[in-house]
Amino acid sequence: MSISKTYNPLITEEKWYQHWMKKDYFHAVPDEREPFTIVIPPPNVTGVLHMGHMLNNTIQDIIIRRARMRGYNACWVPGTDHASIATEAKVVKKLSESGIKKSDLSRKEFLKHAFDWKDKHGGLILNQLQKLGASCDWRRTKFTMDQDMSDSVIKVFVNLFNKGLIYRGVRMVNWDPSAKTALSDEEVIHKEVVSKLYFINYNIKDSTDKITVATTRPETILGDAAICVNPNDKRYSNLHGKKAIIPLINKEIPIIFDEYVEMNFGTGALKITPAHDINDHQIGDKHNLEVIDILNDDGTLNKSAQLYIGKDRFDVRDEIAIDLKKKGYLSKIEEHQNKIGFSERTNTIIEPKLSMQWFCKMTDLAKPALEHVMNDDIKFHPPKFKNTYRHWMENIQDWCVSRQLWWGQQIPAFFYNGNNFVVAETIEEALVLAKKEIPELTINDLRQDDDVLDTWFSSWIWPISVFDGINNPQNKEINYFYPTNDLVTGPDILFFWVARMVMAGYEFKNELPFKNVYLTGLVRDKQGRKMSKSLGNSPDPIDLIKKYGADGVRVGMLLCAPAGNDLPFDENLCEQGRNFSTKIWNAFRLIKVWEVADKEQPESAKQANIWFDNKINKDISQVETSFSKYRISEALMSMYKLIWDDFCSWYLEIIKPKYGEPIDKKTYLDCINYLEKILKLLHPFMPFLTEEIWHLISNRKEGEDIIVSSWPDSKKIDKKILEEFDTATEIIVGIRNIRKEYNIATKEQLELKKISNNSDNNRMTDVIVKLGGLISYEKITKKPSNSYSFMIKSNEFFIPINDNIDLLSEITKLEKDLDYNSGFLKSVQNKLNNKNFVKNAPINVVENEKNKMKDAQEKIHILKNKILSFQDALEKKKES
RNA sequence: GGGCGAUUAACUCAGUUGGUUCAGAGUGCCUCCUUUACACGGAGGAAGUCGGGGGUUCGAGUCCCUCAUCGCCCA
Repeated sequence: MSISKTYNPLITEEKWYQHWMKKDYFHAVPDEREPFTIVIPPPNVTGVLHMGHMLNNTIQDIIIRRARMRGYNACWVPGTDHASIATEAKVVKKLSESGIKKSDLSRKEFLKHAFDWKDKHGGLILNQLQKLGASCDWRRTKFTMDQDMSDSVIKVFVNLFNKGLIYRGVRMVNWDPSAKTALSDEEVIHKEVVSKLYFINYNIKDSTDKITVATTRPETILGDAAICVNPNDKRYSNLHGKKAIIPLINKEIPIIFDEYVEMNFGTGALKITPAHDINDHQIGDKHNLEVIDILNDDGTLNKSAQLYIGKDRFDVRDEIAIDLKKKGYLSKIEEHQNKIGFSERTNTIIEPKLSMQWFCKMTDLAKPALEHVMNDDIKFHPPKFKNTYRHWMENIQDWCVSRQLWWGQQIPAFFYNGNNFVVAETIEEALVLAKKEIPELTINDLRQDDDVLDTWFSSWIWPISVFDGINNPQNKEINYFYPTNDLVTGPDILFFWVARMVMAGYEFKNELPFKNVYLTGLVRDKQGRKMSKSLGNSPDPIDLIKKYGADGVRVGMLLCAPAGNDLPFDENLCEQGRNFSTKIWNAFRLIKVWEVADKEQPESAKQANIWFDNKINKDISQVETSFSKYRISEALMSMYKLIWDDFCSWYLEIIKPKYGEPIDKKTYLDCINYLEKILKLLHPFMPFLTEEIWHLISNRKEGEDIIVSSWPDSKKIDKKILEEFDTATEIIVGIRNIRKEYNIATKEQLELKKISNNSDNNRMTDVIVKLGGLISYEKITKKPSNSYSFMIKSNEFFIPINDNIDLLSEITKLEKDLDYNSGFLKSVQNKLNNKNFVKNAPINVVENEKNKMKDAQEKIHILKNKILSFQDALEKKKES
């Protein structure tokens, strides 16, 4: 049976994923083994797989597969989150396409539509993960709005409220006028934009003076409560006790003095609009100013504005500028760069707005969360993120947890008799509480808060709630799988999610949620832009998988993914991954066609086996080190080189029998053993290819699959044999160089002669003969007359030839070599002549320099002799 | 404005407490090769003033200061 020259991933990948699923290898139940747990950062239920997910989940899969092979009870819990704003927007849009307005529906009806939508589209991203090979425990798939998950969220809210950590109050919040909801600080993205700075003149009451104010938001003058100047500003010292008049509406407002105002910015006079700016609000509080809210929830102006009522804030900005200009109040407009907040989900410009919301107090929660990260109970990889984390934790603000939406867990606060409320898990319990105040209340007198909770208020308990650890705190699963081991995510949600999970872990379990946090970089395109749907610069991962195979794409992603660094993604990397698959495939193909015979093992193969055994062991321990530092791409690169260079280019070439001849049994069995070991080590990175070849090597027993095979341990290494092999490769390369330089065909067999100038005991002679294409290899003591030569360490090698060699070019080459070595010797001698160096440097360093000097001197001596003898030959040639 | 990090080959990155031939890897590039595992390949090669400047030291890619550029976080 002939095997295809290239590996075909498509059929293979489908086949093995089905097989793994059928065997239930991904499912974990508590047993006597040590657990190894990862919870997936739940992707947004509206989402499709993007390159960030690819990277992230590839890494998680590598970690979990390796853990499984190392004998842990590996459990990777998948799931999605409900993404309040994004999903609600999607559902609203879909409804409006079929002519249904959200306002026409009851909350219950709307939720029905939303759940229908989720059932239809919500599983997409998880299916895509399967194509990537993700070995998640799908039977544990969770969704943040599942009944038990929601129950957990409600429990947590009530618990925190009863501890006094949740409160309700009017605060300045980030208002998204398009989603008509409040957002937390973390959901606001500040971007630098070019705006206009409007200079507006206010008349002064009972005076001909004017005061000019610079603002980027002229429409808000309708909500002004004062004008503020710095008390040290001499320009305005005459305005004490005066009043300014707001243009167009002719309202009198006081002129106040506060050092908060920067004298250099704008005109040094600041309009104060307490309802629409967080800083203004603080000044307003301090000076007891009136708060005039001129905006509706949708960003249009309300009655309090007096003018432009019902018009959008940005339309009004243009209109009011025109009206102010007409009436002579607008003195000029300048371009101005400033930062503006945008909604993370809807990209609408955020409006600071006073609003009644629910908040979670963060100061106490942050304390242990900060401490346990700083003392490395929870380790960050790379550790540089500890700084960012600390900075945020030390400046933490209370968390606005209410959202004016329906898609989410409805806040379990129940109002009665106006603004009185109780907080309880159910309305029945709420009634009991409320009755303590007013005994005659009935259920119908209670009205539940309309708002839902922030999605992150669900996700922050994810590592606990997926094991039902909130509802049943001592259940078997939570006790077994929690705390989890590793969390893999991007630094962009360090605060949104990671920090809050740490807080939740200590608050609700009194224990860390995970031991290690691996922060990946962001996937960018070649131009360095973040990959995003709106830019359309992200390749479709599923297309990539079709083109290069899941294994190829996994390798491609990892090749450019050092921890914490952004990765400029390039499709070429997937190509490299695919080429690697093909390379391994062909190595297997070579081995597969060998006929095995009972015959003596050649010496070269014997030595190659000893060497490769040691080489694998060396690399296994290297891979262990890389993994322990979460340098996954480094671990992969070790494997890449072990397979491509050491296994294929060296090992297989040495043991390969002549065409048509069989291989001896001993070598063959060793070779298979090494191949199997390599496949195991590679399995976490390239699960499909390795499983396929594993089964093609021999007929495996039921359940004898590579995914559940045991990870190879590293054994002690014989360093000497590795060194000897390295020397052998240097000699082979020397021979190849001569061939190349003098155009000697590979087929032409050569003699190699060696003069040993230092003792060398190399067991690799037969290896050199084979790969050097030699007919003989012998030690001599006298230089042969007509030969090409090269040096390795201080040993001389000669390849005799029949033709005469070009003496002059040989001399030039040797002189170049001599120059280099003389220079090198000089620098070493300089060092050794420096008394301070000899006095201060450690003994071993000095010894080393001495050795270097000796080697160089010896080499120079040989080179000089060689040059002399060539020169002699040249003279003789001339004479004759 | 405050903080953090980065700058090493054409590209993406390693480089541990300052000291072995330490200036490295992968890709790309150049040359040669269609040799019976693989051209998605083989063999070989070139390539860097370690961002600039200063300092500490016998010795600096590595430590300190400073400047420049870029990125991220926060306000």
